[in-house]
Amino acid sequence: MDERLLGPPPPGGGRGGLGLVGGEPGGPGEPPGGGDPGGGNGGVPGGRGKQDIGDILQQIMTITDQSLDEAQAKKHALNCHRMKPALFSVLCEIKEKTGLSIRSSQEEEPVDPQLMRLDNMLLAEGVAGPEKGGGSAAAAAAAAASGGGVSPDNSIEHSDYRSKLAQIRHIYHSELEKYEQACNEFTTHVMNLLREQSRTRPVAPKEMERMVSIIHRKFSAIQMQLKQSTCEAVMILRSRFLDARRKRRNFSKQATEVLNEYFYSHLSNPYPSEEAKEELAKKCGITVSQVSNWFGNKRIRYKKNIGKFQEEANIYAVKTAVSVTQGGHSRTSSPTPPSSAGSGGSFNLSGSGDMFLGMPGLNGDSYSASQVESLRHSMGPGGYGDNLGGGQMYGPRESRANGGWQEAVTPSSVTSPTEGPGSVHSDTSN
DNA sequence: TATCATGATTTCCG
DNA sequence: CGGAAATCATGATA
Repeated sequence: MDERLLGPPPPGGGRGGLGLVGGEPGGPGEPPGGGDPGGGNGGVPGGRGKQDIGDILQQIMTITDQSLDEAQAKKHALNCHRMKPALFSVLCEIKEKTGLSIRSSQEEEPVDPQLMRLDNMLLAEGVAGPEKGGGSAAAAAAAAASGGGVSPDNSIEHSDYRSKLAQIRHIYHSELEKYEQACNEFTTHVMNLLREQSRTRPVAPKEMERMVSIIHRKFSAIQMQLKQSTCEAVMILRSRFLDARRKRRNFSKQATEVLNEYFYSHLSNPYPSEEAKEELAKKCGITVSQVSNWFGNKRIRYKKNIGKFQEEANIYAVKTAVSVTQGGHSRTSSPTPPSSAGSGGSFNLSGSGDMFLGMPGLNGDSYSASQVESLRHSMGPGGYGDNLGGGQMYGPRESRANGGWQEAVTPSSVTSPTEGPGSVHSDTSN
């Protein structure tokens, strides 16, 4: 990727680019053979003169083929030619006329929409624009794109991203500077040449302007290439760093805990509503779709191998119970999450009971039993009707989903404890 | 390095 | 469109 950043090489010196061969004016040189301008005839304008002009034109035509020295010599000869003033004035006249056509042919160059797009994008990505704000803006965008970015892993990721972006930014600016410098140098060089040439031929200011604008256009085309490759580099960087699938990161322990707590405390119906998902997402520092993914995976994997998750279920059931107990009656619903997340939200009481159904040691464990007891009381009959944790948590599709889930899961979990369900139920009825 | 764990994606279904 | 199931791809660990 970095190779792409190098982009087009900075233009070379530009020597000879426009066919303007630099040279010292009036260098000493012999007149070309046979072309003695002075002649002995005295300045009689006639056939001879015409022939001279022809010669001169001939020389001009072939001047590119000559070596530099010879060209200098010819230039000198031209300068000294007796017909030069006349020729010069004729050229001036022609120039006057062609100047109009040049002017008319000069189309107003509109702002290139593609260039504008590139500029905007570079600005948005923080590559162009002010030094500091840009980077952080891009980082913020990156954080948003990757969903939150609260966890430490993400911040590491983003610092890496930022440093790479800064690298791109640095290369971009140094290249841009180089281009601008080269452009200026080349422009002044051409201007000097034109000024130099204006001694031998008429060079209108318009022509110089035109030449400068041509140069600028050429250089801006190169700049566009630079911007394009910079954009590409940023895009690649983004996709590489922010493509979640390629860079899968396990959720933080705390996030997994929160999700598991919700899952096992809603084991009878582990289908969080949109609101609950948002709540969980906020708590875990992940996106809502990640929460959905997590629950999707969890449900399917739990169902596939309930035995494997039994232990986990117990752990979280106890955890939930403990936290509820500690929370006491002061909290209406949630065990650990402050609002709706951990509530005994299932409108079907068996749902709340489910989280204890999987506890193997429940029958003989008085400690756990007491937890259950207190939990039952703390949640009470009013606990699941008082806020959105109950009714609103599960949408209209809940009945179908819940049915499917219970059908597949409940029987097996019911079978595991010997005495659990009965005691739970008796509690529930209380 | 093989294997498992896990988050994300894809496909299909109602 | 949300969910189930299969699958992919990567991270973690033995």
